[in-house]
Formats: sequence, C-alpha cells, structure tokens
Amino acid sequence: MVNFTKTASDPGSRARTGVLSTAHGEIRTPVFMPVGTVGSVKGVYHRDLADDIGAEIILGNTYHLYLRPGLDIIRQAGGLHKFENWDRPILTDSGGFQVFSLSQIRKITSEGCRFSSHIDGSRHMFTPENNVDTQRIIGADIMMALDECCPGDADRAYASKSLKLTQGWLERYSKRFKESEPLYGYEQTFFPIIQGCTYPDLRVQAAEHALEFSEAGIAIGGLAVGEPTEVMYKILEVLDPVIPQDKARYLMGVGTPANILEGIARGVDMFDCVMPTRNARNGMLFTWEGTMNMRNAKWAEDFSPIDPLGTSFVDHSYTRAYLHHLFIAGEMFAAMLASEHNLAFYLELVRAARAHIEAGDFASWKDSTVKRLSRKI
RNA sequence: GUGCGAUUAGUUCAGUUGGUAGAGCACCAGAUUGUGGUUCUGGGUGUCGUGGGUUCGAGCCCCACAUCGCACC
Repeated sequence: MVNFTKTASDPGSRARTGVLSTAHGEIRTPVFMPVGTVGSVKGVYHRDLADDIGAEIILGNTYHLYLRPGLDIIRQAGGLHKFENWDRPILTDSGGFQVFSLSQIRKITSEGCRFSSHIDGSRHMFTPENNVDTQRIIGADIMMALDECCPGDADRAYASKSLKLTQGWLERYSKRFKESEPLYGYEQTFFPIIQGCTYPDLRVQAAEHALEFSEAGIAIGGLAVGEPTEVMYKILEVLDPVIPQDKARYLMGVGTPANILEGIARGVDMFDCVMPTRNARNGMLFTWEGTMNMRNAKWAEDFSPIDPLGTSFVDHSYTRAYLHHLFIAGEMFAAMLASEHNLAFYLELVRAARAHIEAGDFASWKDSTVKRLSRKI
C-alpha cells in the first residue's frame, strides 16, 4: 500500500518531513524528483543518479513515452522501470501539461483532449480512461491525473470553466483507476491535481474536490506558469490548511532553489523541475553561494574545483576552467558534468532542508539561505 | 618574370551613381519552472592591406608598393 507518514514539523513554519512508501522503496520528504521525460534523466547515468546524486524517485512523461517508443514497446519491456533499468520509484506526469505546452493543434472537450504529435503531426486523443490505462502500462509507482493546465494569466471565467473540466476528468480518472489493475505485480497510486489558477476561492474549492479522490498524496498544478512568484506563494498559503497533514503535497514543475525552500516553508513535500538539467545544458550551475554561468569568460583561467562545497564527485574531480572550456567547445561532456552537479545540489538542498526541519530551525536557515542562493557569482 | 583577380569585424563575405561601414557564424552578456539536447533576448568587438593622389568629401576613382590566389612563360 502506497502511503505517506509525516515524521516531523518545523516550529517556525509550515515545513514538515515525512516518508512516502511505495513498492519500489521509501521516499523521504521534502524531496526533489529529477525529470526523466522520455525514460532518461538527460546526460546522467542511473548509477550516478542513485549513488552520487542520491535521487530517491525520478519522473517519466506519459505524453512523450506514449508517442515514443509507444505503449507496445514499453509493455514488451515489462514496464518503464525495467525498460530504463531504474529500480527505485517512478512518477509519471499525465501529459496534460505537454498537450498544453507542446502541441500546436489541440482541442479540449469534456470528453478529453485531442492533439497532434510534435514529432510527426499524427493525431491522438487522451481521455481520463485511456490515460489511466497508459500509465498502468508504463507502470509508474505514482500516476498523475489528467488535468488541464490553466495559463497563469487566465481570467476568472476561463479558470472556472477549466477547473470544472479538470474536476470532471478527475472523477472519471478515479473510477477507471479503481476498476483497473496494475500490470506488473506491484501496487500503483495516483495523485489528483488541484487547479484553479490564481483565484484563492477556486483553489480551495478545487482542493476540497480533489481530496475526495486522494489516496497517499495530492498535487498542486498550474503554478509557475507565468504568474508572479508572490502569487504562487500566496496560493500555497491558502491551500496549506485545507489539505490534511497525512497527504503528501506535490508542487508540480517548481522550481528555483529559492522556490523550493519557500515551498517547503509553506508545507510542500515534493518538487520536480527541468531547471537543474535544462539550465545545466546551457552552462548554468546552482551552488550554495549563488548561480554561475560557466560560459562566462571569467572562468577561463580558474583552476579551482567546480564547487568546493559540492557533494558530487564531479565538483572535486574537475576544474572550472575545464568545464568552461567544454562548454565553449560544445562538448556533450559539459552538459553531463553540469547536470550531475546541479542535480546533486538540488538533492543536497532538500536533504539539508530535512535536517533543519528535524532540528527545528528550518525557518531561520531558509531565510538566510535563500539570500545566498539568489546571488550571481 | 608577365597577366588577371583578391585584400573590409575573430572568420566567411556584402557594401548602391563617391556622403566616414553591415550580415551569417564565432565571440561577449542575459533569460530559461509538470524538458523538443532546445530556444529566445541584447551587444559590433573595425587603422576598410600600406603609402600617396583626385575631390568639399574616398571602402568605392587614379598611381605605387606589399601579401595571397589563379593562369601563362
């Protein structure tokens, strides 16, 4: 049985620690989940993901995996865990966000969403029912409900209409989930998603509805999609008292190191974001002292370690000058080293947060840390 | 040795009837939030080969020289 247990709370904030138990192992929260869209965390060995970085769970994406390699291949492989050789937990996003962000041609109705593939233009449709079936085939430990991600600047009428659609889909998704079985002999759970855009009353209504379908956890979607950061924090504060303490809270797609600490301070347990890996490929490193753009000429003759405070082996095995050279030369090794560093930093960040929550001094630590993290060096 | 062509940003090259120069790439910066190994934004970094001449004014016209390329002897 997939379940969440709260283990400690911080006296100065809403932060808490917990354990989410799944068939593929326990996840200690707060946690950051590296994104592995198409069955790979880009540029990182699974060995390093587990042992060097310390990832306890990674993501896969239903939209991408459905289009390529396709469900037949994944079923033949025995599920995504076996296919990509990862024996720790996996969470799959439903693909609702990708239909929103990637597909040029899409039509959303109460039945589901029609879209055309960004790969070959072929036409497809996701319904709540076939989305459950698809995530059963992928075999994720945690499946995500199909939802419509509302733009951050949507007006109230649109946000309200969109929310109703998401809620109708959720009811059908939950029904199909209960009526279906796992394919590979281990239990799966699913998280409903709270939408409602930037409107507090819609968010509360959305949370109350979604909680009816929540098992171990619940997700907060539709944030960090164009609205100001303060608005996102405000929504988290509105939702915190509405969600019971025994549900894991997953803030989807967020974010910067500062966003994560502020999210933890507002009761969030789980995060995922492409930022550590995508920005790594563009030469940006996150460190305890701030961000570094490794493409900048100032690193050309800096023969000190990549990050003296870093926990990854790459931080101490290679110099800044070398990494700078690799980026300027366009070497794929540059993206690999930077991705390894950034993910190791993100995981160290949430490990440190857990330690400070357990020590009871998270709030003050968070305030001083956020300032350091936001600098440019 | 002779003839022809070329010489403009780091590089490859544009540059109108003469009005003190632009583009791609590179380079230098910035962005990136449920990932299309992307993408986007901003920045011109110059002794127009050298020295003379014509002209109110020359990257452009004239002369000489230098260097490179091609062809011929």
